[in-house]
Amino acid sequence: MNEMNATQALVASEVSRERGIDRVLKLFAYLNTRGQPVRVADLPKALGAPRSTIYEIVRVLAESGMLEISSDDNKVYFGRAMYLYGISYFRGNDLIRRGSREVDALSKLTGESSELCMLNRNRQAVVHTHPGTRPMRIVSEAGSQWPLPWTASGRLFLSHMSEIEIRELIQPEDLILPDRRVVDINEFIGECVAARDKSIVITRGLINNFSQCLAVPIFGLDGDVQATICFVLPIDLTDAQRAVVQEELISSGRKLSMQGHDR
Amino acid sequence: MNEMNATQALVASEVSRERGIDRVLKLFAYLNTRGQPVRVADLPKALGAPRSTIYEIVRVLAESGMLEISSDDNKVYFGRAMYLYGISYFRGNDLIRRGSREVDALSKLTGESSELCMLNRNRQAVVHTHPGTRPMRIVSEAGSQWPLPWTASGRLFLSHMSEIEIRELIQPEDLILPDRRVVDINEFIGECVAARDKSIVITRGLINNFSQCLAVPIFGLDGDVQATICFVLPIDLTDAQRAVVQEELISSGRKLSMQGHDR
DNA sequence: GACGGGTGTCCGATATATCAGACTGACCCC
DNA sequence: GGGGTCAGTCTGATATATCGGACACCCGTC
Repeated sequence: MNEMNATQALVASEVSRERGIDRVLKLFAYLNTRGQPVRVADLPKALGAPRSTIYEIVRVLAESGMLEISSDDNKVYFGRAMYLYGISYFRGNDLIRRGSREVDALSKLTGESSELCMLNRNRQAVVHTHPGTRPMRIVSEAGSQWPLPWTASGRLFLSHMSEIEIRELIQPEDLILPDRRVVDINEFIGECVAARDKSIVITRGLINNFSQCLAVPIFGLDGDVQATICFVLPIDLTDAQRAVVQEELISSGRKLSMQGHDR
Repeated sequence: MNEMNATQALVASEVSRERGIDRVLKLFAYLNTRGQPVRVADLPKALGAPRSTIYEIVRVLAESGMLEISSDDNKVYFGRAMYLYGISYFRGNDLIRRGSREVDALSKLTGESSELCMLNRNRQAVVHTHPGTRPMRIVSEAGSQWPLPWTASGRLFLSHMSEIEIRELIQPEDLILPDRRVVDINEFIGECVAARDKSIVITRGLINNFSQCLAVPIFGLDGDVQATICFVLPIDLTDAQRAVVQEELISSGRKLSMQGHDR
């Protein structure tokens, strides 16, 4: 804005005090990535925050029910209030409600694992899952979040972005797959662009070498990809087997995208 | 601590500045009681907070996904992140998971509306519901919270508290029913104490004059009431009809209370 | 087109929340 | 029992987040 008042600009850069709200948001995000209760004593290191601050914040959040502290080992995790607010969101969100039902129906119909996913900043959030009847373990858990280059849905979410937007969104570490292989960013962008015209995107062996992911877009009223609905399948299905479930999936995607349904 | 430095003691009492975190928690609670998107412009009045503060807080929370702002009319409500964190809690919480399944099963079996409820501070939180097949509208929505004197579950939640604890917890306004009748606090305390030995508590015509509520306790390992599972029934059922579903409900409560199941 | 009510943004002042660090007590290992 | 590591609490100092109020804007109504 102005280059005149550089009086405290130099001094300020060193010492930095962070807002309580920001610490809270980082704390939530951290708990979510961990996916299980975390010792309060570990949080200061993990979040790069002073101990006194963390203890105070945790106390306030636990009092309000946003977090819960297990009395024996002093671990914190999300609390009842978070859940209640979460289902309030769910109630108000038609797409998630309908999509979750559709996921359940798809899994019961086909016996395969399916998921409803949404874009959350630069991550794919798994909003709802239903395990299949196969002995294979389901790949992702509800609430978990994944780098976009790892998933078929990721290509769909980025399909209507420009190359520049995609490059901005994707962090270098997102391109590293679980087995340390690195996704080429240009190839990835190409796949995103290609996804624009497709009714289904399939990726194989990205997250592990024994599964493939089939994802179809769910379009909003203005033609953007609001969510995806996916199958997680063993990689060695025959084409015929895949074709069957694929048709069901595409039809579910169409149904959820259907426009003009009111309320 | 010291009576000497009263220099700013007088001045400070008037003006009071509130923490961001506390404002955030109040904001969440307010949104939850409203149960639907709220105009940002209304929040300062509703929360007794300065406008500049609210706009800033809402901006930060919306950026992080805890809240969502509808672009057209600038209303806020809970966001995706809240939901994701909420289901993370759900995943880690055995009781809610099993209880929700049981509620669904009960409703399908009997055709009646049923709910899973938990105590949240001095409110009864409706954690999960399943509507019945009757034409009657379900009484409460998932995520909503009710004063304890209004409900059968309320009596169970307080059944192991002392009279003094109950008096502290119950606010005067909680005793006013929707139709302006006032619950007598002493009678209420008597009902709470009486609930201690009962396997089921029934209240009739409290929230409205056409329904009754049947609630059974779900006990934790240490014998406290961790949650309740309830039916909401028309008030004019015959005793025989009620006896049938009542047995199912009690059996569900026993099953969920079952101790010694590990993991 | 003047007026009034309401919405959203911006800015400087100051009350205070955050921070660093000291302190206590528990626990373990040698 | 001495020494080291770690968990949790407490306190005073200060960087800054909150606040009040001014401002610009929109949109009705008269």
